[in-house]
Amino acid sequence: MHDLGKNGNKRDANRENILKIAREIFSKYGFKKTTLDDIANAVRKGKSSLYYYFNSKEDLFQAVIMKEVEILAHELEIVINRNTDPVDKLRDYILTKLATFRNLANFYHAIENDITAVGFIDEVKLKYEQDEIRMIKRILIEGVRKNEFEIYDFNLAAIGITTAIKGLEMPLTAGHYGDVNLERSVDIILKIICYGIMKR
Amino acid sequence: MHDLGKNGNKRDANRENILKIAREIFSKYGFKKTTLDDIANAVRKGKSSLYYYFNSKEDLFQAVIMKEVEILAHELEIVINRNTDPVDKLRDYILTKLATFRNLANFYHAIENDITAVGFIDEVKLKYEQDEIRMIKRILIEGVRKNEFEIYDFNLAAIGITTAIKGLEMPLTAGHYGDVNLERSVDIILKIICYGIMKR
DNA sequence: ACCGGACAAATAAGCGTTTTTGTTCGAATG
DNA sequence: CATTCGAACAAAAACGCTTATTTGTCCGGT
Repeated sequence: MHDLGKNGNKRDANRENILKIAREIFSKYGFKKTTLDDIANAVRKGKSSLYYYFNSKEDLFQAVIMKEVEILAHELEIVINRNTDPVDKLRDYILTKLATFRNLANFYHAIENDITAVGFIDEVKLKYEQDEIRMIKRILIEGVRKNEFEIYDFNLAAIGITTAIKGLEMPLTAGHYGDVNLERSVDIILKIICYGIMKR
Repeated sequence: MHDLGKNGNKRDANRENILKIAREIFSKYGFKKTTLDDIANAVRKGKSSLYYYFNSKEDLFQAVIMKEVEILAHELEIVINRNTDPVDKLRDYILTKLATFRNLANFYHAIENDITAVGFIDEVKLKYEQDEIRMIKRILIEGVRKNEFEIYDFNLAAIGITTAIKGLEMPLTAGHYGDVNLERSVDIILKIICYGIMKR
């Protein structure tokens, strides 16, 4: 009895499985250092079988990144749809995002140095940034509707908050100096943001 | 007629000159790629003469970084002591800092990859961060005195603003994707910050 | 204050050999 | 028809080794 994929066929299930395992290996060793043999062994298939599912090593890597972004987007979607206080929602959003970032240090390194398809990466980043602004805006709008926030320019506020979040990401992606207390940092930046948008 | 250094003697003047030229070369080629010969030629001295002024290549590099930090601190000090509106002062502070960062991409790379004296770098960063918080706090205090800001926890506000600024630095230091409109970004983040601290 | 010369250590360059690795393809399996 | 893989292969990378060059550092002399 094998797992069945989204569409119920074995192919998709296998594809998902490869993706899952490749993700682990890529995130551990980066793009250059992991070999297709590594992945093939891990999924208990022949190396050439991988080509039944993906066109190339880089193609596989891109698929992994793609899925990573999808998963993150999905998790954030859940956070956003929870019925919580707007401020808590903002905090949860930031924490969820940062938690994901913690696991992606090697991906970042790979993206910066190993990958040739720069266009693809730019595309993903851009898409994600737009998603982020959209999601933040939704939180803000809800906050206003619940009479907790007071915002005149949603676009501006969303972009500002996005930038502030970037400031939190930095110590996680670029060689971190000493362990960062995530919760504490988030609380501080959140306070500043809230100063700005809370009704009083 | 040669320039004379701070203390009027030739030694200090030469040291300063070496520092100035070494800075240019280091910032262009990074730490590993620049050789002492490069620098010696540029300052029109023999390679061994450099050892009259510095103990080692890394020592020279550290001195360059140190000076860089000093210059930045000095420039920021000037900005802070100007008699301007607090919000403008905050904007000038951020812009001045980011402008300096633009020129330091190679330094950053060197610091991340080439340098063995990690302790030294950590020290510099820490010192700078503390300075930054102190300077931001001074701006905030002045803003409150001028009755433009309304702040309950200066420490918290200063740390928050520092984090937000980091979000602006990121696209400058970590491989920038497309050119960033600095002034615009600063205005946006400034707006968010000001939302939070302005009296209304 | 400056430099030539010396030196070890590190780095690069050369080069034939071997191994690894990404990719293709046709055959096998069921 | 869907899936798997062995075998083959060129390109790349790793290796081992020798030789040449560069580079950071030190010292003695001026």
